[in-house]
Amino acid sequence: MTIDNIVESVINRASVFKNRSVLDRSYVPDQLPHRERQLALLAEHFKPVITSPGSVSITTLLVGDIGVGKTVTAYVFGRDLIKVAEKKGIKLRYVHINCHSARTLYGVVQSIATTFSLSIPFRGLSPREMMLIVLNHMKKHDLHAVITLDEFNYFVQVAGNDAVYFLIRIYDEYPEAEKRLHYIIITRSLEVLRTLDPATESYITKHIIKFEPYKAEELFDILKQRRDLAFYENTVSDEILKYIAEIEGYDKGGKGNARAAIEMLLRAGIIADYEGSQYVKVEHVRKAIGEIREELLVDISDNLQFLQLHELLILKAIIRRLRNSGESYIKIGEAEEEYSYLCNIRKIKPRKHTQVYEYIRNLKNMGVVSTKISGKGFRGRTTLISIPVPLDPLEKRVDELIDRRIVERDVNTI
DNA sequence: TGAGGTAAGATAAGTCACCG
DNA sequence: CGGTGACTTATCTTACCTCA
Repeated sequence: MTIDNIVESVINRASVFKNRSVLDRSYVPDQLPHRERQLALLAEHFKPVITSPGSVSITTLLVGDIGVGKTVTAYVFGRDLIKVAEKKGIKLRYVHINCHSARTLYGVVQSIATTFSLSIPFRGLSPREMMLIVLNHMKKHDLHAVITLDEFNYFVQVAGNDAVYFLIRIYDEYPEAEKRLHYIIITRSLEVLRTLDPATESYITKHIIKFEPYKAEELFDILKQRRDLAFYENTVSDEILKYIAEIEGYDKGGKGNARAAIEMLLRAGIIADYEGSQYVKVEHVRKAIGEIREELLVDISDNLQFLQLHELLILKAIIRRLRNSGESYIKIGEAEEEYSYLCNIRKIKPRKHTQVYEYIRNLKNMGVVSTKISGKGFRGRTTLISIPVPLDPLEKRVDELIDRRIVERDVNTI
């Protein structure tokens, strides 16, 4: 077989997928099986936004573990609420902010401003001034907005109490103003909120909507919905879906993580295609599970996309040192060394000690690496860094992202 | 005493309002 | 219109602190 033939035959090979994007993380389905109650509760809380716009500012908290539908519920709610608002002639916007990428007050306010297409300079304005510009814009054009702060715990950790207060209780300062901003706050646990001052905490936790892990039966329904859209008919049987649902189902000892279940289905499909199979077999699912290995890996690669160039370079440095040493831990100093080496061969100016330390702390907070303080048997005191997942696939992903960041940066500087 | 943690101040780069 | 001061974020520098 010649090279051309290989390419052509792979491309022309039949696929089990009709529309793979349905299985993407970012896909927002029309219907949300088993989240009807949460959606209804949201609608109940946000009712005044439609019935008496401007009268009151709504803040609702969504709490639940990873992969239980918080984000997608917020998206669906935003989408549907806009439709309702349109019918009533209310101009409503939905803004979804992931606090991984916008973790300072400045970043969040800037994201809000951007969605209103306000051309606001990157530097030179305080969050306060920027917010004022946004509020004036909204008033001028009679706009209302629901702002979702996803992964809110990061915002709390990084931006701190005052920033949260400013954002969420902005109308405390202008009690006479029309209430045009509303918030949906998403977090995995309530724990971080305790670091806020009690008044702010209780304000945020007044309306809580809980998301329980999915049971096997519920996962089955979700998978069925996705399968019908993503795969050609008769390529994935109900048995396959049931198999996945029972592995992941909360009542069957799984985590109840729908995202992981969908990922399993996606990978099984990819493997089926790769093997040239007409349909997805249980065997493919098993292989997919082997690939995914740990839920951790899903969790981590989920986080990677939010890292900045230098954070990625440090992560790569840690991976390399860990592999070369064969140990389960490396010292922070080694990571720093390797990092500046990696920077130098790329002709990038390495960040200095304090910054490296901050970055590593952030990697730890995001759960990408784990650290512990050295105990006895070490000279001095140092932080020991380890990575709890297979290194090779992780490094591959990190490399991709580093390349992408470098290209992005070069584009921006032209 | 060594290795790193951390706080504070300095600097760079960017923008706005304001003033003549 | 150009200059200036005030204020922002991000980063660096420095100097001191802490613990095994």
